[in-house]
Amino acid sequence: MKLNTKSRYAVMALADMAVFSSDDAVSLRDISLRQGISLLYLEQIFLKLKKNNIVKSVRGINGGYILVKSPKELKILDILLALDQKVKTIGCKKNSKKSCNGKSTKCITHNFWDELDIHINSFFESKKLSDLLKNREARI
Amino acid sequence: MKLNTKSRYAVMALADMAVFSSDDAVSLRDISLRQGISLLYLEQIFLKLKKNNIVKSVRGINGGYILVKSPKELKILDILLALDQKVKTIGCKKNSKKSCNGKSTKCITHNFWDELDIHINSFFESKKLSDLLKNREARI
DNA sequence: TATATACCCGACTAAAATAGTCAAGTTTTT
DNA sequence: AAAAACTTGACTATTTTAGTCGGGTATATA
Ligand code: FES
Ligand code: FES
Repeated sequence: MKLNTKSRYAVMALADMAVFSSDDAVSLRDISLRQGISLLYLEQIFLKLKKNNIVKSVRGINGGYILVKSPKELKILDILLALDQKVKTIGCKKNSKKSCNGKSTKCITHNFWDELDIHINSFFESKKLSDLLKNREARI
Repeated sequence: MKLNTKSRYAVMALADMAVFSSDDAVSLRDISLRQGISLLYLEQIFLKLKKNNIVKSVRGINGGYILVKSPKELKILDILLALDQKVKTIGCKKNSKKSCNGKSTKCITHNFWDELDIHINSFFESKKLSDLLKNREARI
């Protein structure tokens, strides 16, 4: 019942960007040093963030990444979706006719997991990146 | 972001028991046939449920398992805990001094995952096994 | 224009978790 | 006695995870 590390690091890295935001791009090297995340891993993560239009890149010296939206507007859900981290606690394929145990009708628990998915998704939908920066003590 | 199959099957099997409850014990063989779950797998699952006092066993012919609490009183959270399925979306060890990225202070996202854990846990805490049986159409 | 910096991208891999199975019991009812 | 059903630990194939590696390309600045 855990998100994968790519998603967790993505949220962490973007929060870092929000804190150290300026007009300049933020380099992965800086994020790596500040947050203790492997640079090579960050590259992989930001590739996906870029493809999903969460950040845009600036190449060359003094390059880096820039948030496309402001932290106030960036939903955590969008970050997770960019990393293929679906909130899907349900066992069966969502649009498949087959149930999770191979029967033809939905299993007895299906509706329950469905409710749970909605419950979690609405949390990620409501939270913005800026919400992570509130009330933080010296925690960078 | 998925529960493991043992937890999901545990909920399914217990829901099955709740539906077919009687004064008699319900055998794993029957649950296996009705829900399409491997008998050998069910045995493993019910071992844990028994250890955690969710069910009690009756040995011998006409034996099986009986719910310790009524479905109205049995929290889904208790089932998940019995299967070691902790709701812990957070990256770091909860009581460790170390943060998820090896630094000495809590990372920038820590409070956020903490909030999420509470959000999900309260869902499982509020839901009872009997809640799964409501509004079910012919779904056994 | 050379060069250092930083993004770009696919492929690869070791380790861990998962989803089971198997074997060899014990207990109790009929 | 025999059959049904629970008990338990060990074992394994598959999949997922969490990264690393190698070899690019673009661009600012000296
Ligand atoms: S979870 Fe969808 S059929 Fe079981
Ligand atoms: S999640 Fe706890 S320190 Fe990062």
